[in-house]
Amino acid sequence: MAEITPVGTRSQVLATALELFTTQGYEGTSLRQIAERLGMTKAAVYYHFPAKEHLVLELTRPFIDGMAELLSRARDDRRPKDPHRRRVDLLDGYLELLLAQHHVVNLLARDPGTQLHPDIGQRARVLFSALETELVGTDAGDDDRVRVSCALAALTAVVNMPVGLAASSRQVVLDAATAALDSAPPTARRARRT
Amino acid sequence: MAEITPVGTRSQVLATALELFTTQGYEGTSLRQIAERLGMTKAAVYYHFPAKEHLVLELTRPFIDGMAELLSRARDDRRPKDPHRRRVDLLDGYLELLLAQHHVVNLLARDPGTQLHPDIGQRARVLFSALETELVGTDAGDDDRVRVSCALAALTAVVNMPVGLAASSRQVVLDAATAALDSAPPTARRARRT
DNA sequence: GTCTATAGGCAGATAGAC
DNA sequence: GTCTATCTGCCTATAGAC
Repeated sequence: MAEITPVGTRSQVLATALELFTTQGYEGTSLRQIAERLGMTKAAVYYHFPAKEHLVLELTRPFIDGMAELLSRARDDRRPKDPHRRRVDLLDGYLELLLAQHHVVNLLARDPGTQLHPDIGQRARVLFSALETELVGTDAGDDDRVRVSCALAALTAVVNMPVGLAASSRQVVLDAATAALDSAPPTARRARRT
Repeated sequence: MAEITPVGTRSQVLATALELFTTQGYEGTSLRQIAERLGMTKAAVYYHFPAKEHLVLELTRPFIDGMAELLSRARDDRRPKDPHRRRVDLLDGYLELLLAQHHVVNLLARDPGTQLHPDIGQRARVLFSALETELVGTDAGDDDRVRVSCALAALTAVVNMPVGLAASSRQVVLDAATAALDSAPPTARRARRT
């Protein structure tokens, strides 16, 4: 909690694992690669972590926890406020999480080995679905659900940008996602049924 | 070219490989798995394909070719038309490709093993960048580039939807992406510089 | 806390019979 | 076109010395 830049071997292993997992995938990265990059042997890595799986578990926990916290905050915050404002705040909270954990998000989004894990990918999908449900109103149809998916996907664009650009473009991204969310022309609500 | 529903062993291998690669990843899928699901042995698969790599090369070619064709069509079509209309047409063409090749897109988007391959992931990234360049105007700034990224990301949401919903929501998705693209309030163009 | 050595397994790929 | 049998190599993980 206190350490800002951890320098222990354990932390170095985690940092190296994140980098290699993100570029090569979990299955595509061997413990030998991780160890060699640090000038160690596989056995030394096993001293710090009981199995390869624990590396990815520990790496993805901050994002999973952040999602859970975002959702519980949204549910607790039941003050009657403008529903539109409520949705934008939710999008913004998710965007903040994406920016803070963009390396982990890349890992989760890209790696099939991670996506299949019950405690990681499966859990993340449940939380993501809950976020979608929280964003679509109670009286929403299929079209509104699709727009929510598009808005969330638009936010996710930040994880593919250079970090500097992503951070400085936060408001632009939020505006783009909000526009996608509100892309139903009010006049079309009646016309759509024809 | 003529066969609509190919039934040869070769095609069955490709179909099975696509399914397993998409869910488990390229590295996470063994030739034994592919062969066993078809009631064959690894050696039989090797009669049809010289190496595992050729499976993923053949599977991703339609999407890569589709991207290249979309781009050359956009470049050839130099008729002076409304620039906004031109961009929406490009988005729509890309959306059509995403819908037609959504299995392959899932594979390309999710699998690190595929992304690292020079003839697949690397090629796809080059084509995707070209598409972005084609979408941002010549006098565009960073904000406009970010909005293009968000719009394309919004379109990509279709590959995560049930196929039926994705197909029937094409116009909704296109509208959402277009809204993201146009999310710069005209009044803000002057205010942004302050 | 890091090492060497090794166990045990499964991967991709090949040879050759049928 | 599919099989059995096999080669070679890398993987995760463990045992035990230092």
